[in-house]
Order: sequence, then structure tokens, then C-alpha cells
Amino acid sequence: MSIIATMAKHARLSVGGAAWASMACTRSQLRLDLTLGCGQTFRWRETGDGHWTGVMGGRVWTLTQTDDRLWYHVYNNKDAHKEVDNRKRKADGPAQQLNKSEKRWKVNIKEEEIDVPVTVKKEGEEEMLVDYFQLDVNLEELYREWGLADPHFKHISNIFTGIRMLRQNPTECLFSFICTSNNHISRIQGMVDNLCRSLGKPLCELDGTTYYDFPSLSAIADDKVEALLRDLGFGYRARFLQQSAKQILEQHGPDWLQGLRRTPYLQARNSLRSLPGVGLKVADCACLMSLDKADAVPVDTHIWQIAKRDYKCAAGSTQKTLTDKVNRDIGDFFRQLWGPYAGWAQSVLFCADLKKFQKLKEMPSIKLEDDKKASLPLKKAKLKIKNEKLDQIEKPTSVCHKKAKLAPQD
DNA sequence: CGTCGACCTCC
DNA sequence: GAGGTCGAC
Repeated sequence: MSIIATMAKHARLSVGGAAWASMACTRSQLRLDLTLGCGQTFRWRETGDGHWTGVMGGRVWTLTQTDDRLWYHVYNNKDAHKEVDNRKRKADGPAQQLNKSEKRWKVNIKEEEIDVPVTVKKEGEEEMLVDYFQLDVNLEELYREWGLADPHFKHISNIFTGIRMLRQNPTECLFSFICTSNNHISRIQGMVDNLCRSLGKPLCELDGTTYYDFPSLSAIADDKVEALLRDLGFGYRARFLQQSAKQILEQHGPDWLQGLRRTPYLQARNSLRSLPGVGLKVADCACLMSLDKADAVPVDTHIWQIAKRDYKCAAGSTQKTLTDKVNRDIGDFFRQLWGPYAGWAQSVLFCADLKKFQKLKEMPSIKLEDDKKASLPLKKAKLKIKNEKLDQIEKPTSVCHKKAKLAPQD
């Protein structure tokens, strides 16, 4: 048997072979390309047209979506092979469950009806996706509320729909964002790749690419790790990573980060800041993206520019640099504007400003089509009322100077 | 509380 | 300079 015959490939919905499961999920609730590509996670790649492959919950997944469904394929991990009989050895690839289930889905892809073999839904996989994408949060409703409170958001959100916060593993999230200081996305992705490749457990190989789990705290805490990561080009972040991991294990224990999910926002953020390499920005990222603090607003130079440029926000306008005080003021400003899910709204504006998504702004026709399709009489009436209301809403400029009514810091 | 320089590398 | 942090005035 040749190597090629056993080589697993990335699953593709339209090609057939691999078995898929799916769940109801519209594009206005989730856009995979924007949500996975906006810089909140560095672990997903587009491995095929609209197909995203990455590691989540210790498994390798490929995800894709059609108009009203989210499709997923989960690969078997390497180790799983040892416990399974030979017949299943080639099952990373096609047809593992086809004998058990003859069920098929008729799916429309690019005007073409395609037969997709369906897996028997495995216990827990759909639940993992619901948890990871926080699909129990109604994003359409949030967009509606943000748009009502903020005309600029309303404008942006016509194009940038379906951007939601992931609920990431706290260790992966925190240590990934320690890598982000003084850095840009493409290089960060490479660094996180290297971190996983050198310290994480290999999970499976697809088309010659090996996927690794994110390393454990104890793996990162090892004394040799700083030198190792410096050799890999992490620079001064190498020490931050190793020492933060070591400090967490020595001072708190392995479950401490996870436990911060039940700690109030400001308290959790303060705790994180005691770690080397973790300032306000990184702590807020970990809070928002992995610790269930939907009102955490990570403020970087980019968001600061947006606050000044698009909201005429006075906070920090006289400041030369992004100090902690400016950071807090901007965060308070957006919390007051958008409410308890301010961090989610922030990610939409952030995404809309990324260079790689600017081309989306040049295609207004798509949005018009959507409008036409969605304009049932009832919806149209509602929409009109909303727009009239919108005109009466004051520009956020004036809101900016209102005093934030938030609990005092610390 | 605000400003500055240093910290690593890559483009 | 880049999606920041730390320590020193």
C-alpha cells in the first residue's frame, strides 16, 4: 500500500467522500471568513474555497457554511488510531461512517445540487461548536441594538455581518496575545504556529500539513523554553511566555485561568496584569475572547484611531501615547455607547478596518440584493421606522463627553 | 499621571 | 514601524 493511498486530505463539502454533519446557522448569525480571519484567533486557515481548518477542543476541524447551515467535519487524531481496529485506519479520509448511515443531504453549492453524505451526529460535537461560537447569543439582535445606538456602526454593519466573538480556550488565547505586542498579524500567526509545532501535541496530518494542539502551561513553563523560542524568532516575548506560564503554575495552579471565567471583569483583568508581558490590551483580549467578559474592550492604537476619527472621541485626544488612562477612557466610552456586549461590537469595527477586508466595501450591489430578498412587507415597515428613528439620534460625538457610570476601577 | 526609551525581528 | 509592556523620571 502506497503512502499516498493512506494520506488524509482536507475534507471538502462539494467533492464528496468525507462525511459531514451540519446545524442550522445563517450567515447573519455567523460569517466564518470574518469571524475566523479578523485576528481574534490565529489558529484557522482557509484550506479550500470557504473551507476553514483549525484546532479546537483538542480536535482538528474543517468548517464551511451554506446560506442557512454550518457544516463541520472532525478528523480522527493520530493517537485514536492505536485504539481502533485496522478497518478504520483509513478513516481520516473518506467514508468512515457511510456504511452505518446511508443518509445524504441535498445541498446547493453555486447553483449546483450536491449530494453530501451525512455522518451520524456524534455526541458533543455540535455542542462544542455552539460553545466555541457562542451560538446561543443572538447576534442579529445585538447588531440591531448597536445600530440603533450608533449610526456609524449601522453603516459599517451593512457589509460586515456575522462577526461574533469566539469563546476560546483561555490558555491559548492569553499566550497567543502575549505574542502580539509590537507585531503584525501575519508574523503572529507564524509565531503561534511555531509555538504549537515545537511544544504542542501532534493531532493529525492533512495534505502534508501537521496540526498540533496548543501547548499546555507546563510545556511552556519549562526552563528551556525561553532559549528555544528565542531561536524561533520570538524576541523578547520568549521570556514573557515562559515566565507567565511558570508564574501561573507556581502561584495559582493549572485551573486558574479557566476559573477567571467566574471572576468579575475588572478583577479578572487585574489578576492577568500581574503576569509578565500582560498589560491592559492583552488582558482585555483574554477577558473578551476567552473569559466571558463581553464588555471588555481591548484598546490598541488602531481602536484609538477609530475612536478619534469616526467618533470624535475626546478621550486621549491631547495625549501623545496610548496610556493606561486613555485606554480605560476609550473602553468606557464604547461601553457606554454599545452596552454590555461592547467588546463584541468593537470587533466588528476592528474587522471592518483591516486592510485585507477593504475589498468588501467596494461591492455595494451584494448588500442591495440581500435587502431585496429580505424585504417582506412586514420587515420593510419595521426597517423604515428604524431609519426614521435613526435620524433623530444624536451623533456619538456628544455622548462622548458624558461621564461613564461604571463602577470605579478597582 | 504623562512621556520616553528599550525590548526582538521582520518587512 | 508593527494590533504592547515595563521601568525610570
